Amino acid sequence: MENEESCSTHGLHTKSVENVRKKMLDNESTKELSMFFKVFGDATRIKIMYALYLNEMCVCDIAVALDLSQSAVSHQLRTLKTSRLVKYRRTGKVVYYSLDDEHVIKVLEQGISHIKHD
Amino acid sequence: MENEESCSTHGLHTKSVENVRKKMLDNESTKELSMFFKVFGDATRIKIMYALYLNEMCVCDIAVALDLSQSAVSHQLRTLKTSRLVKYRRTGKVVYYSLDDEHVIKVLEQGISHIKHD
DNA sequence: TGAACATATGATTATATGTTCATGTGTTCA
DNA sequence: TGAACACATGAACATATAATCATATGTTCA
Repeated sequence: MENEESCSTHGLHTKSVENVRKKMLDNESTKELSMFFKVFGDATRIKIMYALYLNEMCVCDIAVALDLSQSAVSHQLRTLKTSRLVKYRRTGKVVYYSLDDEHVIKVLEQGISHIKHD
Repeated sequence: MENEESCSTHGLHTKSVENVRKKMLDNESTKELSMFFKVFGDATRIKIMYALYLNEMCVCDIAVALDLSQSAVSHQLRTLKTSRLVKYRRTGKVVYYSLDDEHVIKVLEQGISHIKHD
């Protein structure tokens, strides 16, 4: 009787295990979600995103304001663009970047609240 | 006149650059924030966190429900614990994990909304 | 106390990722 | 048209990180 609930076979708590198995995210969503958050997981990208949280900015402004190389900024913006964390518009030679949507802003804000222990 | 605003020296848009320089996150916060998000940036940890979003669970239940090795789960829980994304309580041999705070839950929810294009 | 069990951890290895350097692309304007 | 400029990208290298295997720790109960 007890052994039907042994850890190595069905887990200790059948209810929880079944519930998770039923409601779990599919692999596709899991991957997308982790990719989405992974992009937030770098100090340089956080700086860039926070700058864009303050203002829409062009590549060169970001580089100058944050004291980063143009190349590094451009590479990171590519990552941010690919994951749809930022959007951009072009005006002549200049490309202006900004945060893509409200979710990105909210995630940033929640993160800040978390580290502030609010 | 124009050259005072050359890209390589002061950036194209002085206002934005100054604004960012004034309001930018300090290095400490930037690092903490990126560390916090980095933890979300792995498919295994997302699965674990989503499972904990559904139920409080012990290590073995997580491993069984998600078909992961006990070792892998334990290693990841350590990471999650260190960054204060999950909390735990012990009852005898069994350690129950759950998401640490409301911010963690909100971040997860915002991420899901983002990938669903809500 | 010692066997059984749930969980934690150290070492290793394979892979992923960020930066730099060099160069390419696309736009403006004289 | 071609020089100047803003931005993008490819290759290479150094570092970080996740999974596995083996083993350790801590708790329960007979």
